Amino acid sequence: MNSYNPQEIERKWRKIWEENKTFQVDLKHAKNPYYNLMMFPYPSAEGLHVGNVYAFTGSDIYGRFRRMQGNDVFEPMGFDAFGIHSENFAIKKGIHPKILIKKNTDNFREQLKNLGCLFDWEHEVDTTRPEYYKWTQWLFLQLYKAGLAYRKKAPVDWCPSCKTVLADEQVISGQCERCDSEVIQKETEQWFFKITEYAEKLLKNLNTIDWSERTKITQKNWIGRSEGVNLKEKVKGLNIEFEVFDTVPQTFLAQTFTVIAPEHPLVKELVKNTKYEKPVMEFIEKIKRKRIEAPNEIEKDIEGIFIGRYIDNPFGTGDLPIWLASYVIAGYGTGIVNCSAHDERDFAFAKKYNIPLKLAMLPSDKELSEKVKNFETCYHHAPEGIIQEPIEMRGMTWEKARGPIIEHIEKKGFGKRGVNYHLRDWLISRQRYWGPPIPIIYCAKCGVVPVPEKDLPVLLPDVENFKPKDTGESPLALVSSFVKTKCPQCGGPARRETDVSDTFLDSSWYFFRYPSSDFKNKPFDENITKEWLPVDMYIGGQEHAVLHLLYTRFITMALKDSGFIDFEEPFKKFRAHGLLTKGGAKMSKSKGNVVNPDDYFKRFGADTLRMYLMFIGPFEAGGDWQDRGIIGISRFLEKVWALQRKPKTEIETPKIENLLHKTIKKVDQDLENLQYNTAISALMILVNALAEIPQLSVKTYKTLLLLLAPFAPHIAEELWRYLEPGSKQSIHDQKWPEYDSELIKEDTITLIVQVNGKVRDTLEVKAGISESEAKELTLSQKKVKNYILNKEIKKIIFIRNKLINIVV
RNA sequence: GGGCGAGUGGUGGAAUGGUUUACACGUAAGUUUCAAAAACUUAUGAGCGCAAGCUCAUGUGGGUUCGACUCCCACCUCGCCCACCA
Repeated sequence: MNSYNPQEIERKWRKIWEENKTFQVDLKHAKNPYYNLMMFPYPSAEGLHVGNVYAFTGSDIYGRFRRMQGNDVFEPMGFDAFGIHSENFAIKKGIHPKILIKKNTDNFREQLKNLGCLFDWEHEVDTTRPEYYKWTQWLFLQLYKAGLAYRKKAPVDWCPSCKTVLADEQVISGQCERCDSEVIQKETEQWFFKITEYAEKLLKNLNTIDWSERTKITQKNWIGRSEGVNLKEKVKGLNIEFEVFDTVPQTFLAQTFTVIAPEHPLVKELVKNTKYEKPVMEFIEKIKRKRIEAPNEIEKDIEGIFIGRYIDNPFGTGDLPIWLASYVIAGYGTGIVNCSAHDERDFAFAKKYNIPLKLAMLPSDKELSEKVKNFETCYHHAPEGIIQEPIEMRGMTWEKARGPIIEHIEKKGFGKRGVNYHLRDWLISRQRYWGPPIPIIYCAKCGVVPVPEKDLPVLLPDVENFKPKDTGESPLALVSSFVKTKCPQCGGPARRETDVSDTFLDSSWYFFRYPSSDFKNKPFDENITKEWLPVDMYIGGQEHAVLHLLYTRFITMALKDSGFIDFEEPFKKFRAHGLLTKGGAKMSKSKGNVVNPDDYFKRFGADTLRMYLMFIGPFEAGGDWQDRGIIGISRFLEKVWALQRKPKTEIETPKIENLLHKTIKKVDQDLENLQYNTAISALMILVNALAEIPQLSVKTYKTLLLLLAPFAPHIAEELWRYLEPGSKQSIHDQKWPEYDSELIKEDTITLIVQVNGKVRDTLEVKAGISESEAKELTLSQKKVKNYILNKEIKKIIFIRNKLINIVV
């Protein structure tokens, strides 16, 4: 037989598998459905990133493992091709996205086909096709109907480079997620989804789903539930009352002033017709300008202004002045903050503007206490601090006083317990071209009118100049044939919404579409969905923990509450894969350390590339790519190939049988836990042993190939067919091997001999040796005798089948 | 500032209370070859020693234990994510 030529056999088998539809699942009649999903790529580059290949391989290996265990595995693939990422790439290349993205997608598809995955291309999904985005628009309408989509004028994050608004989740440290530009604040009217309505459920359900722990923690932190009290406050001399959220109610008696966000709508009313009106309005304008021109400065240089009003202090300890402060955010809590000496920012603000401070607690340390009393330092976050006020709780620690103080507040009627979330509503409007138009019509007579479902899709018109505008309007606003329409209700003249929806809406429901992609008249079929959803296993990047993965959960909950489905969590199991680095650094074009998978694919073939990627490190931890390392896998597969030339025998030696079954056990466990690197190392140990023996049994070789099949599907298939000449049976339709626990048992074990905890010898003894036997044997050893000579044996520790430790 | 994770040979990494360094890369010597490549064999944590062997070593310092990479406490360094969140 010839030498191993991966390119040739891989091409051959991919063709045969495709022709025979080896990996196709009959979705309607599958007995044992298993939905194995991986995050679909966005073709915002010419070709696949090695990170994509890494993720897909890890997912595919798991899918193949389940398949050999008897599941009907559905493993679809598609393209998240709408959206800013793809459009920005088109702008950069100066090619219309309609042309460029199609080209990229085609190229991605060809590359993906070469990976040797189980992908079912008959169920491909592409978010840019009208057959798909028709249903994305349908989804918008369902949320609108359910009261979960609303339009609001609010200060929102605007990326001046991408020229569109962004969702809270897309602003990273004040920068645009896509282009790293400094995000500014703009006040415009936008569409939002009420994800906050599901904050509690999104949080609670985390306890019921089998997800990577770190992903759950990230979501939990993002939802950011905090408990506190809502304190009621009256403005002196005016009939105005508002609530202030406070997570640290222990400080409520130390409060000496209140600050309001400059954008707060109440401010105008508070200063109306007073001498403060002019300077306060000027201050607000200044802050607004600053948010646009120098958003970074706001953080560095906190500013404020007194507005001439006071809180009617219910505690009778003097009036509390109201200030505006640049560090207060309008969108969190009520946009109003009670301030005291026990908060670092409040403390700094008070010092800057000479606002008096007082204390509600003191440290027990005398020296520090003096400093605190003199307001030289801010005393905060101190669980061991001693409460001074209220008097009823004096002497209690800060930590212990929390509960009683909240009760005290409620009893006295100052406020009530309350909960706040960091999570904001999902802003889904985008002033861009490359996305599904939001299916809304504005009529002068009827107001906001949703596009009737029968009129979907609202097609994205062909536009020559697709580039975003500075005006805050989508390029669609210039297409009068698109904008001008009739009101579906009164038939009168009306105009269309010209914004498109966020790309994360496209991907928030794609897993519903995959199994139902052949249904033209509905987004997803009831029966198919019942059979296949929720998704059994989802694998993807941790970077989507608060974007995609949160949105999918929200949309699934909304669909459930609208009665379309009967489950509220989309993914039973989710595993986040690790990050693939090179030279210890994240791959990026600017660093020039990006690995192009094509090069390695051409040189070594898909099997080698797949296995190398999985061998680098634990799948869920990631690893560092090293060019020179891939040769090791290449050598390994050559060795597997060479085994077929070995003379065959019927009977296997006990030694090999033992190793074989240990390997089955190890690989099986490791696959279940996605620990591919150690599974591969176990296979290497087995192959190294098989290479050394003179004869090899066909049974052993077959078992090896079965274990190898999920990792290296092509070579496994080729060698399998050699062993079964003329067989039409694919190795991938075989049963996963099971180990025999009897065969794993060892006759002898290596007993570790320690003296005072240090290893001094090892002994080959029969398994299950008794303590007394082991003692006798050990103490008679010459080496051991040397160590215990003239010493008294204090104690002997014996661990069965493992170790004996003599303490002298 | 907050959250999460990690620190083990020249390198990627293995081992989660019991032989530290599995597996792989790299390196060195050898076999083969006209030569090279490939392949194969052997060696490969550090120090001392002719050797048998001994000592030391899992970021640092303590602790628990017969025994600690593993558990506990304190600290240092790095990575990732988030951050004016009241």
